Amino acid sequence: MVNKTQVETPRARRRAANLERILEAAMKLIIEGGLDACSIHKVAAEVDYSPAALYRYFDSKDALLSAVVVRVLRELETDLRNAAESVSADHPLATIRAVCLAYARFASLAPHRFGLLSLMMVHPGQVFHEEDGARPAIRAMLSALTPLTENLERNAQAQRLHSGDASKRALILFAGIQGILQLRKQSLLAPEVIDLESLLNSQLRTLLIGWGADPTSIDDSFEHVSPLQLPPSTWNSTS
Amino acid sequence: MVNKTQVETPRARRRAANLERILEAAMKLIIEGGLDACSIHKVAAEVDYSPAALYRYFDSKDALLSAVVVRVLRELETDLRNAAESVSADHPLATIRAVCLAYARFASLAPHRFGLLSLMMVHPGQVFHEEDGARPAIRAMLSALTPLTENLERNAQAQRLHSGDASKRALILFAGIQGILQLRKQSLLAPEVIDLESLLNSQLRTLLIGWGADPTSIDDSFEHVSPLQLPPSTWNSTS
Amino acid sequence: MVNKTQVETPRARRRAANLERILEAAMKLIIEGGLDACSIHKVAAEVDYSPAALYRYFDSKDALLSAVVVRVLRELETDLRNAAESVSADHPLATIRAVCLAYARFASLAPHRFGLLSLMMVHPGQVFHEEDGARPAIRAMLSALTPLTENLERNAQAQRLHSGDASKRALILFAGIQGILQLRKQSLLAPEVIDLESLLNSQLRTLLIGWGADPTSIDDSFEHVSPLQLPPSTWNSTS
Amino acid sequence: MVNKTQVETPRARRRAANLERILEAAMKLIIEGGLDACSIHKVAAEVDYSPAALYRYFDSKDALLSAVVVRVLRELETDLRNAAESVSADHPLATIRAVCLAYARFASLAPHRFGLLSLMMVHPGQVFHEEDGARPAIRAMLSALTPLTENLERNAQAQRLHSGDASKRALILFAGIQGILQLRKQSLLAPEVIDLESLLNSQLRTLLIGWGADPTSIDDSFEHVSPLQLPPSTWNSTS
DNA sequence: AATGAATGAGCATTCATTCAT
DNA sequence: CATGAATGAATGCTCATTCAT
Repeated sequence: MVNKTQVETPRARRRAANLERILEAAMKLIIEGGLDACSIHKVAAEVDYSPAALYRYFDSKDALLSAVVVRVLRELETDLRNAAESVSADHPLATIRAVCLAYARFASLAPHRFGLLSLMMVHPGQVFHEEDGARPAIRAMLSALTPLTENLERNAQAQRLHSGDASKRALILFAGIQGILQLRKQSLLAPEVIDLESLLNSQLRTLLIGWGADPTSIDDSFEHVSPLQLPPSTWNSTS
Repeated sequence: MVNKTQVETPRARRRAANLERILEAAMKLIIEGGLDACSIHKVAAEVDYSPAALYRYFDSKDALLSAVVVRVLRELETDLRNAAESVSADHPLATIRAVCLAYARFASLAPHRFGLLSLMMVHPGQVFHEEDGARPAIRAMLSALTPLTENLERNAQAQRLHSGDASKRALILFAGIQGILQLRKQSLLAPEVIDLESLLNSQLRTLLIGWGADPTSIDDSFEHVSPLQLPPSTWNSTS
Repeated sequence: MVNKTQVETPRARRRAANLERILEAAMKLIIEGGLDACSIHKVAAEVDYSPAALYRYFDSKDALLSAVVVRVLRELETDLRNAAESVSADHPLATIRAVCLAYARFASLAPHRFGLLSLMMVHPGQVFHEEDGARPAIRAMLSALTPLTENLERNAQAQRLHSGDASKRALILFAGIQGILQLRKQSLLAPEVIDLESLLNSQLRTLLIGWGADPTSIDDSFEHVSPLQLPPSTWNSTS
Repeated sequence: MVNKTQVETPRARRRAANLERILEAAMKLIIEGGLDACSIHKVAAEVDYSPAALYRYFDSKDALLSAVVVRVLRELETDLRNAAESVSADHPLATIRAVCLAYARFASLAPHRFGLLSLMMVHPGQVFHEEDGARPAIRAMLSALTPLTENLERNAQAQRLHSGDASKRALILFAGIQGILQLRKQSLLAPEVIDLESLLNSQLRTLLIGWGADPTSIDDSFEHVSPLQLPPSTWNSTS
């Protein structure tokens, strides 16, 4: 239903545009108020549609959310790729750091989007009520990691790291960052014990060393990436 | 309200028992149907109470959930501590691994409890509606990590690891495991690319090396800990 | 939401009719059981709607009650205006009396409506939970007084009364009547000491004299207005 | 149940004291938050009793409220009497004004108490759910008027007013003041058109003239009574 | 005399969804 | 293609009251 693949006829173009507007509205609501603030009624009101009309575009709320998630993941992937490309190819380790920080920055600047992704990972059932809704989202999530994988691979080939399974490493790295970023909320209530930025740096450094990187090169490379400036999080529903 | 310290009189005993039953019921509902399935009405029905009666035991739904979470965290802390003690003190690295695996085992055997904890970390606002409800839970969460911290410290003192901030390391380790365990759901839909057990092992090994452990000792020590046997997860709402 | 101005299409007509039915039902419930008996659920049941359906007609319970009150006030204003017009313009003092008696008659014949108005005046917060709900109702209340103001002004210009602020006089007159009519309930329990009709007459006479009317003309004019026949009130919640 | 008439035994004394405390607590709650804030549970909490215990002192919430109202009315009667006595007997008209202003002052300084009385007059059924609860309250209300009646009588005998039924006049005066004071809430939303103090003065003056008082003496006498300083009312539930 | 436990009815409001038009 | 009307179930919570202890 969502895809008509061919976007030729004017009708189809209008439809695609509407679909876009709906997605945008849903995103906006999530961004502003978290998942709870994103109800069919509110989305409909946002795009000047009746609630019923949305069902012409999405079979269910799950389907809509799935589409939103996919879209968020595409944004994220773009972010990560840009980050990777913004660093000179001479500093492969720096590139890895840049990608990691880009993810952290995304989590921080777009907390509701990040929250949505986290929630979907932790509790797909809280976001989607049918397994089918989750599947494409999860696929997109894995795909968003490719910039990371590619850079790890490149580093191994450049002998900056011992050889090893790059996608495994990407997952470990990703999981680690994810785990730390999720401490954001906790860091609000125990800021003295949880310093996110320091944790992220320390984690990345440890892993790279564990994978065989030379500590000195790490520190050298890291200077080529501007440090993270995390604005503080706040306590509300979804982010 | 929840605590009366004196548990002597029969009345108090009955009360404590009821409190227990309520908590159990709430847990059961969460386990079976996720957080959404745990409403005051449903809990009440489960324990053959009127909804109003529950308010004699908990001031609010938040308070109830907070109690549930704290209880789960106490279970977890006990698990971790037992795991640590089950390993001979001669193998400090092995002890760390034991604790990590205990956490993974907990996540796997009690997926809904683990899911509840994760959700609370990622989205406190989805679980608690007032910051106050979250505070004790978060405190308990940090406290549950102490077995891990203690062992990391012990290893550093025994020169198995370079010296360093043990609680920082504990958080990094915890966050990493957490991140990987959250891939459980994803691993269902992409089992060929995500092998949880292998990821966990690899991650732990990498971090320990990064912190200065001798690879050979790691492999030696690890043999003293029985490997993880993760039963497959299934797709439902909360786990 | 309530008004759509265009009442042309059949749909709009149905909608208007439904709105009417809902208002009527709410009134009926208030009449029969007082404000407490007028809950969204009960109104819905009365009109064979689901509670949720009412929210398509009114944004909130406050809004519904506000609409009820405004409607009652419009009825009242019409009553007062009719009363004024039913008296020959040759007898301006009589006209004032007619308006006052019309109000008393309204209070007596539609005690629940009167009770609702009184309650709203005394305890807006008991009727409306947001100040916004009260505002239009209060405006309508002041507007309902205009027939009284106009006639007082006319009398002053005709030199039947000393000159003076007509709207001030209207408020004083209104407040006085209101105060006396509120003794209705008390008069039930102490009928020998409280004779509503006599009090009303005496009050009006005194005020008019105080404003400079000639006692003889007063008595003359009053003969042109049929006396009040107040049926006894009964004890229930709202009237 | 409430009265044991004999307050001899120590037991009875304790009981009376408790009764007192309960009434005080109920009053306090009403004063602070209006009628809605006065629930059996809250009163009980206030006096460190269980809700059930209150039922040893009052048969029902109605009975409790009735007692509160009676008590408020006794306060009011005392206020009015003091006001009357604070004016030299040489100025009988001034005394009337003093009593009226005392009522206005009471309404203004103790808005929740005044609100309770008004509510009870307008909607006994909103305060009491059984007619029996209302009866003593209403009796007390009439009795509170006696200072006013006495002074009107005295004025008539001193030929300051034409002769006439003093209790009728008291009721008219009371009703008028009551009616105006009830505009307090409305005056908040339309302050330019409703000036309470001016209305009160104008009303009293008009009535006294209507009852035969000499305008000049009125103005003379009034100078012996300090004017009213009404603090503004605010919009909340019961006052 | 007083308590703690418990009840059952009730509250306003929101939700995703369906269906005739 | 889109709407307006409507639903039914659910939500957390409060209340006056009762009763065995």
